[in-house]
Amino acid sequence: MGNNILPNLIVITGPTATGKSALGVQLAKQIDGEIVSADSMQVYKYMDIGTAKPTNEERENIPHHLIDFVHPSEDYSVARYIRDASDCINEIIKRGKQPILVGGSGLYIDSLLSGRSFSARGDAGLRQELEEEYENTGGEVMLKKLGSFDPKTADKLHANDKKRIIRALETYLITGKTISQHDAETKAKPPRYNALKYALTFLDREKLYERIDRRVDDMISLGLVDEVISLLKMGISNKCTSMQAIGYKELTAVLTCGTDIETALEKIKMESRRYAKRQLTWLRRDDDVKWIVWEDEPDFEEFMDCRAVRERLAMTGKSK
RNA sequence: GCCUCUGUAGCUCAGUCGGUAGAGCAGCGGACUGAAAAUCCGCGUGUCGUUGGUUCAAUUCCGACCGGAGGCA
Repeated sequence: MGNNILPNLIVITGPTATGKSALGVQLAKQIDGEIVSADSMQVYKYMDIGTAKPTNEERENIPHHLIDFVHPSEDYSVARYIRDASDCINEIIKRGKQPILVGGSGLYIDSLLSGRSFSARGDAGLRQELEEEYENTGGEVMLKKLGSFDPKTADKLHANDKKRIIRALETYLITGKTISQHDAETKAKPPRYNALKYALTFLDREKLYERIDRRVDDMISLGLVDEVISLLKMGISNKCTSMQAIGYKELTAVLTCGTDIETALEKIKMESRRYAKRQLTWLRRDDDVKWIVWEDEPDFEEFMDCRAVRERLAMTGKSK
């Protein structure tokens, strides 16, 4: 049962290319809302086409937040997102508007809703040291080392899971607390919001994939290649988090390593499909999600016709 | 028209000296706590072109046919 003391937050999520942005805007118009993006790549400036940011026209004068405010050379993260998003949502509520969280970055959304916080991050030096150690000694040894003080985490991780092993080691070395301890503590915290969570998807996987493929073609005709060229001209390194975004990394390879463009396009489509698949896996384990399943095209009327949607929106007291 | 090669998983191909087959990629499933559009793990999904013959047994050997590639004319 929802805690009435917590602020109501409507969440629209789902895999890429399922109509989240458009639906969010329509809904915002109906219930006097503002959009808070939950997208790890739309935060970056100068990356408009490839991240499928809604255009000014598509935004229909509805305020959109947490888009376009980080320089691509800067590394953004979940921890920052939680701070930025909770501040932003508070402001919206103060203004008497209904915040609507829209986006597909599952970790960002879950972390924000759950009340979790993150332990300190290691400085670059320590992380590099650990990475070198991992390269030299191998995952098994590192995992054993982790197991000597945090067997719980070591049990859960695979020796090849370099990123997580290093993070676990780093957390302990810096804070003196194991990541499993931290995890348990942070999990015990109450949620930040009374969330109404909707996930959009298509009945047939095929349909979803077709839309993704088509959208990649559209991005190219909208000038994605030029967008990547200008990022490279700005000197954005391919090591940056921003340049790990699907589409950007593949086109960078075309422009700097001479990979052929047709192959790159296929790769972008394939990676986008896989990304959507991972998003679905993430969402499927979430029992709180209310699924909205499109048979054909995304349809706002259909969404508003859902009894579950009407009932739950009534709870927000914002329906016009 | 003749000759040679070739047809095995969605794709590229390996293999079986005759005992119904396996790699890579794709695909599917899962995980996920300061990189998450990232990262990691697991799983073969098959009329072995078709059809006759030999054989206890044929994807494997032989013949015919069909499809593909190359060569000679």
